[in-house]
Amino acid sequence: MLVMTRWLDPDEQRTWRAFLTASRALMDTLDRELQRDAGMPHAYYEILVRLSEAPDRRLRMSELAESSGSSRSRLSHAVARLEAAGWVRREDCPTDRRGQIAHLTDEGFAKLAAAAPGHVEGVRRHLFDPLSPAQVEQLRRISEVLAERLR
Amino acid sequence: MLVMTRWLDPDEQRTWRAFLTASRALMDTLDRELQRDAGMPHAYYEILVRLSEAPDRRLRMSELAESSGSSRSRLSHAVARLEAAGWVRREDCPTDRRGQIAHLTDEGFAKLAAAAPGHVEGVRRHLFDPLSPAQVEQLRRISEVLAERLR
DNA sequence: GCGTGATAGTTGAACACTCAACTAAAGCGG
DNA sequence: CCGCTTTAGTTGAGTGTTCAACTATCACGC
Repeated sequence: MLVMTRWLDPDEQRTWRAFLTASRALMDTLDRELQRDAGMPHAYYEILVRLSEAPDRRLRMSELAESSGSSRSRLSHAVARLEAAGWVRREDCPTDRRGQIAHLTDEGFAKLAAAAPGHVEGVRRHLFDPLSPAQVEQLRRISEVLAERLR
Repeated sequence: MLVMTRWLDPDEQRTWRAFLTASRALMDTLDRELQRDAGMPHAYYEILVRLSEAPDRRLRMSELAESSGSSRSRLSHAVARLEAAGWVRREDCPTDRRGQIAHLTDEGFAKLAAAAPGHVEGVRRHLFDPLSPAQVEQLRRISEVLAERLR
């Protein structure tokens, strides 16, 4: 293979490492806060959020996986735990016998409602507060471009 | 507690979710590529990179943890595996009897050299290529601000 | 209707990460 | 020097994630 690697120049290097450091630190921090205050990892919180916004608080497993950015396997394991905690229940899908529908229980909703303020505060403190309005706008554009490309 | 939650407005909501989606997708993709092509997770690659840049390819465990963004525990576990793979060796620190020095072996260096081109290509393809030069600059500033704040 | 390939979801094993508890050595105040 | 606190690093248990294999059902062409 005589393909030359397009190495990162010093500026790109710096950008990449800063991004790596920042996003890792941000996620780790939010994850730790959520674990401490609500006893659940961020991925589980995300699942509950998506369910809470769905009509009737119900969503097919595959849609839930898609919207919460989980693999199917991860979601299966996660929902098994959330079900054991009493926050989610699984129901058979009436129109597709292969399907399962995840349903956010009242306790799950209450749990989420209790966890949300602290978490939002964390997102504000660690992400939005340090950035100028212009930077927030830039970050949105950047993220949308990247997400679009990676989808 | 009569503290009102400063909820996210729709714009902030959109920004936060886009960021979440993009950074998760980016990291997952790079992680998967690295696992597939080099048989190691991104965190391990990161450790090898830092070691390869250190004088004499040696670093104290705590400095390595710091620079690679790992907790001490995580690093201990990781280095144990890297050592089992023959890519890193641990040596006693001559000046501090509590200390351990991680040393990148020749095989480790070779492994890294083999993995690097593919990984850099991935970073380019998934991060830099989709962004304009101005956006890259913006992302660097944003990341530096966030990293600074979270440190 | 009937095979054939796609889709939905689960499972278990291997691996990775976290947290708290632990050992050992260093630093430091008196 | 001697306690006491701090720092370095490791460990094991518990939890979460991945990957590949698996079952069951659906959709489609014929």
